[in-house]
Amino acid sequence: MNLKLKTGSDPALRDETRRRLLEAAGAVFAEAGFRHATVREICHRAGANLAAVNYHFGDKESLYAEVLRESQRAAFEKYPPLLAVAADAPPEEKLRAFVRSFLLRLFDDGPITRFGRIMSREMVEPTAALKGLLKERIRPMADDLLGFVAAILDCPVNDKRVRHCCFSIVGQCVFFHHCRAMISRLFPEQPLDAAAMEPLAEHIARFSLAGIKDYARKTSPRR
Amino acid sequence: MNLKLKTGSDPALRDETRRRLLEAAGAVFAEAGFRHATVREICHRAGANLAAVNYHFGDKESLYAEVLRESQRAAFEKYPPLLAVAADAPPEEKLRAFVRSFLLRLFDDGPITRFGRIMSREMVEPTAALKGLLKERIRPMADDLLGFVAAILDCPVNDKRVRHCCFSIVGQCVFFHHCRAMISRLFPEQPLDAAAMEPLAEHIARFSLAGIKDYARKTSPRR
Amino acid sequence: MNLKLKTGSDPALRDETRRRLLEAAGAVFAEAGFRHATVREICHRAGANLAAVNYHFGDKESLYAEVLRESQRAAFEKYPPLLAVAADAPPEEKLRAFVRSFLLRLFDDGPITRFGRIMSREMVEPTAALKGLLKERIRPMADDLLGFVAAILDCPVNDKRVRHCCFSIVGQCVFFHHCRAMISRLFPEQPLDAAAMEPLAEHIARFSLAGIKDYARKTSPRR
Amino acid sequence: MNLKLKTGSDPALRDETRRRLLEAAGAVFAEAGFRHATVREICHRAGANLAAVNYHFGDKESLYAEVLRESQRAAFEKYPPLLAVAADAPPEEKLRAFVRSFLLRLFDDGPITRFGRIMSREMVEPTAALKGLLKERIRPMADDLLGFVAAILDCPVNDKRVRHCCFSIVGQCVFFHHCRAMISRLFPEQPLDAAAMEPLAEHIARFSLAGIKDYARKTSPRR
DNA sequence: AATGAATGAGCCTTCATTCAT
DNA sequence: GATGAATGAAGGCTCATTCAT
Repeated sequence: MNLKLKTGSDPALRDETRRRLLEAAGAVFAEAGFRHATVREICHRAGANLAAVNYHFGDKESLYAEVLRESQRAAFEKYPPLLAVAADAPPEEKLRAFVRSFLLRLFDDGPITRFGRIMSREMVEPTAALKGLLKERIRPMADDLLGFVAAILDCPVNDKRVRHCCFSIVGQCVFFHHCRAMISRLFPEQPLDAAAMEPLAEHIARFSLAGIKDYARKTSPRR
Repeated sequence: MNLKLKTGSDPALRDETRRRLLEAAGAVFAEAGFRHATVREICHRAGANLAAVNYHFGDKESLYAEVLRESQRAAFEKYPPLLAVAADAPPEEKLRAFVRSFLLRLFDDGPITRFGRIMSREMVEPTAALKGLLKERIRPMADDLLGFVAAILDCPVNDKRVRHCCFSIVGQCVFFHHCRAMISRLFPEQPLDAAAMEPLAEHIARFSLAGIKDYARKTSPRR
Repeated sequence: MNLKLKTGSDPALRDETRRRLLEAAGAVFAEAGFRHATVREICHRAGANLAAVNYHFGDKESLYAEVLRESQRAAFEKYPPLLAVAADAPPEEKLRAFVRSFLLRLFDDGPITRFGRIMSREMVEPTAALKGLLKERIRPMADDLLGFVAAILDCPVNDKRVRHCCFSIVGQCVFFHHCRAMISRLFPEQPLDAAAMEPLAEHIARFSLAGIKDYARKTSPRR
Repeated sequence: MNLKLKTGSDPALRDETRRRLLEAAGAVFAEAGFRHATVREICHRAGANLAAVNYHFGDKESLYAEVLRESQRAAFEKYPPLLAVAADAPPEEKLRAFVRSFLLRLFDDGPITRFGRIMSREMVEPTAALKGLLKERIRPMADDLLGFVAAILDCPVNDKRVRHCCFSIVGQCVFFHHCRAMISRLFPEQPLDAAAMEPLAEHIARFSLAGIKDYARKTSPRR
């Protein structure tokens, strides 16, 4: 009958090699950036042949796109923008959750951190892969943020103040990851890992709420 | 009979070539970053020989260090951290000036912008040149900032809240430059050049003052 | 209880795959030549596995030899050197038929054309496969040609003039195929496909007969 | 004074290396064709570094274009289409000279032969370089040929018969070079080098004149 | 003082082939 | 009987650097 007659090699092997390549590539791209990362190094770390990248992914750029996609998916799956907050929760609570998720997403240890590292580089030297990421993940996340900031300000989403406040919030979050090289040199006593994010998230949320409410109080007296 | 006249070369010419190289290098490093910048491109733009970099600066890295030093000097000369503010001005005013200078320093057009661009890359991929920059420029600037933020908070400089507030302020400023690739894609209507900095500076200063004062009000009732 | 039934494979399937490979290989070799043709492309077009060529034919070179053999067989089957001419026809008529067959064999559309294309390349860059082709097909065809040219000249087959005239005849035929890249650029109005061969064949036959007869008239006054 | 003050390396050295590269490239391209020729082999034969081609010519394709240009220039300089024939010579004499030049140009020994070899390959697998060659050399030569063939036929240049006769002439010439692999196998007694061209040229001219005159006699009774 | 020529190392990619299944 | 996975060799090209002049 030969019901289980398998032809060819073991597909599990393929997946295994692919996975190892993807993981190695994630590490190398995060460390060196797209351009300076070398296929050699990636294959070496994955214990694969130099031609393996071409075989499994076509070329370096497609491999990178896959790494970015994977890392983004994993990062947002583990830390959704509004992690553990009900859809009808008050906007202040959403803001708190947003900031906490954002920071953890950037600093979570393990292969996930890559997302932060890769994004940092993507900001400084955007690749073609950025476009898709923006459309799929960043835009929706930005809309969430704009939404509850507008709710706190009690004004239309497209009000300039909403945008400015969002810039301030995201700016404070991104800073810790993007400038970690300098922060850790200037303030060696300031830890910069996932564990250290809770108090920072607390600070950013409080600081930002005060900033937003300052606008709400003085310029939209409707309330 | 000038003893130094024995060669036919004009020392002024040497300086001129050096200067042109430095300027070209500034542009190329800002555009492409240290690693991806090529000596060829720099020499080409400077109208100099391919070996000129090695001749005048030793190697690519030393040239980069020189460029960073130059660009930092120019940027801080044009926009000192407390531009146009008296030493005994109230700390709130200093904060305003600091933010404004910071943003203009990052976004000023011309060869100066380079500083912002080069710093962005330096954050993501620090080079050996960062150390000197940190000691000479960043540290003093940070001390200024910490000083008047502590003054507003009315608490010791080494209080954790002071540091956190400083992070928030600088984070908001740096954000616009570092994430400009994404901001301009998400909000095409948001201009991101020197001219657009004034309202942003105004926002950041106000937002931050509200954040800081929130701490001052609730946690240090001494006043 | 067929002893050969122990494997589940269908021998007809094997032949089918072989045939598809052969056909795809013919196309690819004709388009790209032996060296530049890739096993990948051949297998892809045949809808077969990348390793199929090695499995069915051993290696790329053996596959090529098979293609050449096939294509030659088909081409000469469809266009024998003396197509539609009786064995005892006058040599002038044989010459006409020879030229016409030759041109059609080179330019016939469909998988047959391959023969012309492959032969063109084989001339410029002979492979090991040329030897067999020469012995099996070219030599007999040349002998035919030498025979009736000698008959027209009314002199021994090994007379130098016979050889020269044969060179002239074949040269005129081959030219249209071999130099088609240049002809079509120099004379865009000159069609170069099977349909256009009839008038060209007519010309070559007439032109050549005049040339041959010039020798016959002036140098062999035996007639 | 320093009137002879040379800066930099010896320009003669550059030319020397360039020349060696060009010569080696000519040989390799002639032997292997553009695609299969390797920069490595060329540099090796020229005793130059692997990067020398890039330094002196930019890339493989530009080197090839240069080789083609050089070889064409040399070949046509040594064997102009109407070598040693007065402008007002009778067209029959021009035809004779044309054929002789054509054959010698293809078969001349030394680095010149390359022209024939390279052209053979260019016919089978045209490269971008063909276009320029066609415009600069082939077209004018074709116009020459068309001109005096029309004169012999005593009919307009654009008459179809003129074109056909030119095809026949060039076809006979090209044949010896293009099909030399097969000719030398079929007729080992037939020498195929520059020395052997004279009788062949004589044959082709006579054969062709007879062919042309056959048209002139029977179809344009004006004479 | 300055440079044109040259180089060695390294990068990404492609290819025919092999091998375990 | 047939194939998916993997590989070693090689190819074109780029780059920072060196060296003789």
